[in-house]
Amino acid sequence: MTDKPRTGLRERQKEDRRARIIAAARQLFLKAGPENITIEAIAEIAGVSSVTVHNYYGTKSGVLLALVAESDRELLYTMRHDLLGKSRDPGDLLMHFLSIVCTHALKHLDKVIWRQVIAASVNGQDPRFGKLYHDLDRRLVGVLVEEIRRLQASGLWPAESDATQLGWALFNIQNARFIEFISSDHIDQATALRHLRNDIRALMLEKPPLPTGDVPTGGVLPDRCHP
Amino acid sequence: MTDKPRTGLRERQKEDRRARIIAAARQLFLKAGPENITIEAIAEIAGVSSVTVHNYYGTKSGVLLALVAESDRELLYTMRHDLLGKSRDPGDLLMHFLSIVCTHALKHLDKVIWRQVIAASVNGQDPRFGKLYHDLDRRLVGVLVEEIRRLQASGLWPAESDATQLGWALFNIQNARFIEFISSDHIDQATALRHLRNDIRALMLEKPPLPTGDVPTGGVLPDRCHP
DNA sequence: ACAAAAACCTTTAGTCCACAAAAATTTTTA
DNA sequence: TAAAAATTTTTGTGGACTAAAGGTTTTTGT
Repeated sequence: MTDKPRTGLRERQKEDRRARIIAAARQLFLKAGPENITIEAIAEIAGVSSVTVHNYYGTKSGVLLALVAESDRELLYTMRHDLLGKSRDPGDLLMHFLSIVCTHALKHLDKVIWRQVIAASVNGQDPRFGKLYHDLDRRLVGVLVEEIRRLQASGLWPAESDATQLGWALFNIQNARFIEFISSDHIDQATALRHLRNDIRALMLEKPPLPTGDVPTGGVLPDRCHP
Repeated sequence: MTDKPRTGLRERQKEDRRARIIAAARQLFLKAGPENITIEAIAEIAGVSSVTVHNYYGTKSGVLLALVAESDRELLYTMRHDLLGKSRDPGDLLMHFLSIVCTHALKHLDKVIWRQVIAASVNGQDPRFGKLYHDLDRRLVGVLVEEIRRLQASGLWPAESDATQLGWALFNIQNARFIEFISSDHIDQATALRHLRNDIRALMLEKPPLPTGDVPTGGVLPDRCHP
């Protein structure tokens, strides 16, 4: 009894089908209107049966998630590249972060589709979804944390803060505004960023609270703007 | 031609059906397992056709949303009552807030159902959902803002902060942890609260930064705990 | 190399949600 | 009380999803 062949014909066929299904899905989700986006249509283009699509990806949202997962690499690369050392404080950092996320999101899919993605990520019928999404979150937070550490190393932010904790907190704040951005057709990127800036000002994340012996200048007046 | 009767037989019948549908839905969502929860089943108990359920509430999630909306009053009442003047700072306030929200949520529906609710609120096939949910949010934030003003009036928090902005920012931070709580079966209320406390510490919302002439004591060490 | 075994895709059939249009019923109105 | 209006039910269609049966191809053991 030999080992299971990791690269047998069967494995390659599966990988092929996976790829074909994703390619077909991308073609439909991007080009075609929402009318033609049926499991059936995807299956036909991919040259498999609709049941196979289900077996591979669970649900229609599952196919979508896989599509999103593919663009993760790109987002992560962009994030690492564009976020590097450009910020003076966590507030600044977060503004850049949200800006990149929004731009990236709309570059690949439109809001209507993103709503389904987010809904699927919380609804989690298939546990794979939640996990996939959470993994991306973790890596994104990792980038934030690195930058926070950089700020701390430069003396721009108090070293007592736990960078990891702050990274998650900041990420959540930003994510709330991203979801708001996605949830409504009326909210454009500039508005989302304005809302985030208000959050930052209200939480006093803009001017670094100096580690000791000094007092942050109060009275940063937030814009009059909120839902 | 007389005025449209605001209380004609027709109106009363509609109200009756609405009530019967909601009652039937509650019965099924609470008692029965998820298997029996079909539009058909709800319609049968309510004594109407399944199409009527659709006409009244749009989708299955719509019925669910209506159910949630009903418990809003209670949550708001509890919130106003239990939050009143018990907090020493915004961090404290937010911990109480999340605690009340989590308790209230599980008292009425289980996590699986809540996931659908949240998914529907962002997915927004029916625009009513988003609006309903957002209205509740606004009123909840209102409660937060009142309490923040109270803190400011008592000199426990700098008066320069814009209470409304801070209210929304705090609400979003808390909401992220609530969604985390709902999204996973493994996270209990205590864990969610612990995560929120870490957020609060990282953001330095615990000790009020004194308005002027004093320095916040640094070095509040956050727990070692995060996803 | 070959036959048995295992893997796995497709077909088939069925449930349910969602939606639309026609048909039937009941309240309103004149 | 009969016509008109409103609203429900009936009927029918499409698509997501699931389960089971059937068939084909790769693997495996000799």
